[in-house]
Amino acid sequence: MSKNAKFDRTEVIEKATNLYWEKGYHGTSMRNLQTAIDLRPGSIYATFGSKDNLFKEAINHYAAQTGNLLQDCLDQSATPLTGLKLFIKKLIIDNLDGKPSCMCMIVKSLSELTESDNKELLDEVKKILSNIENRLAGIITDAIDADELDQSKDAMELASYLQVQIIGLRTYARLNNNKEIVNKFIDQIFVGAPFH
Amino acid sequence: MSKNAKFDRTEVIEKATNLYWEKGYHGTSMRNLQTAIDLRPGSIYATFGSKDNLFKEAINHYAAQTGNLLQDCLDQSATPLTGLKLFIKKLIIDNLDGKPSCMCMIVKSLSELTESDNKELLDEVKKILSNIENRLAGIITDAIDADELDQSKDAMELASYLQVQIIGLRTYARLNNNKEIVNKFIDQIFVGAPFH
DNA sequence: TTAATAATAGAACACTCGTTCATTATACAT
DNA sequence: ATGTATAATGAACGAGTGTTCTATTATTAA
Repeated sequence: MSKNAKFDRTEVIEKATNLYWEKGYHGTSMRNLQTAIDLRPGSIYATFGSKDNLFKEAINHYAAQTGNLLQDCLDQSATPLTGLKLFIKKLIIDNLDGKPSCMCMIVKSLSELTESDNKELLDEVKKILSNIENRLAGIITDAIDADELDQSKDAMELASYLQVQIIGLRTYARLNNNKEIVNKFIDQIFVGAPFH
Repeated sequence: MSKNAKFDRTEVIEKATNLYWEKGYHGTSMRNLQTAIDLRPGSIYATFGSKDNLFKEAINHYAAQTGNLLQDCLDQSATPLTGLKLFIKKLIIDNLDGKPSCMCMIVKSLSELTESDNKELLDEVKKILSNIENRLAGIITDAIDADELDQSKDAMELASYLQVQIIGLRTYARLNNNKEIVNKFIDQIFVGAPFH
């Protein structure tokens, strides 16, 4: 009766994600995207509706990807905290080269979007970061339940602390891409206050 | 023989800084700037040359302002480390409301500018952050010399650590503007590893 | 083979971008 | 008061923005 799209939707979103990740929302033009994903405006707008909506799909794709990495790390680790630590190391050390940016795309977006000009996208970004925090808190709760952390610990507080550390390290890595010192700082996250 | 500019150059830079700080480099248009600083294109371009150059002056103004705050905090504190801690508290807690952004303008710029599209500005930003790190290292060296920290400490490493913490906290504050927890985290910077 | 349907291409739209420039206004030296 | 140098104005430029739309192409059911 009709014909199907000849491009792979997921592949297109992946390419769009990488461009947005590198250049940011404002720094990426629809013309940039057209060439990067090799689609003409008609197809893009028929499929995604708008630049904003494509960005929304891109950043959610990025978040899902990151969530998968976290789950993989937990699955291949003996305890919640060692899984968490592996995740942070993979996220920061392994992402230093070859990726669109060593920084977190979600944090980059949190940084550039404004309440006045991009409220809807900003809310989406905050929602995603809040979900991540809850996910981290859940893992920390698992660690408490498994006696890997003592019961006096506040899971939400430690999750906040982890977010601060990850954000700080990934951003700092853009300035000073030094694997040795980043590695050292990651180890220290789990030994000092507030973890012990 | 001629007439002098009737606007105050510093005042104009201040207004430009606040707009760039809030909206970022790409999010701020020359039209936005024209209305914010109340100057027509001719005057702006005669005075500052280009959008890029105005941004450069703005971010250096921001850095100088932040440097002054740091110096004030050191001057009114008994020791280097207490001065540093006061600085961080003022920077983060007091900046939560009323400022164009609770995030650091320099970090926002580091986040949005790219090697491919804005190399010159990005290099300026990295230079500024590197200067800040050296400044922090100097203060930590003072702390070591004053026996506030023991001599085994590596000033540059602690300075990096401080940068990570400040970047992480200020960015996190945009997500979760919670003075109590931010305050707690600031206190913890100086009690856990790698400081003690 | 034909008719129906949807995907695609790419020209074009209205608008905004950073920037330039001819003009007008202003202030000081003579 | 007048001439001169400079500051300020704001219309205008070409290029780029996000988006729309029509014509074309491709696919599948009948």
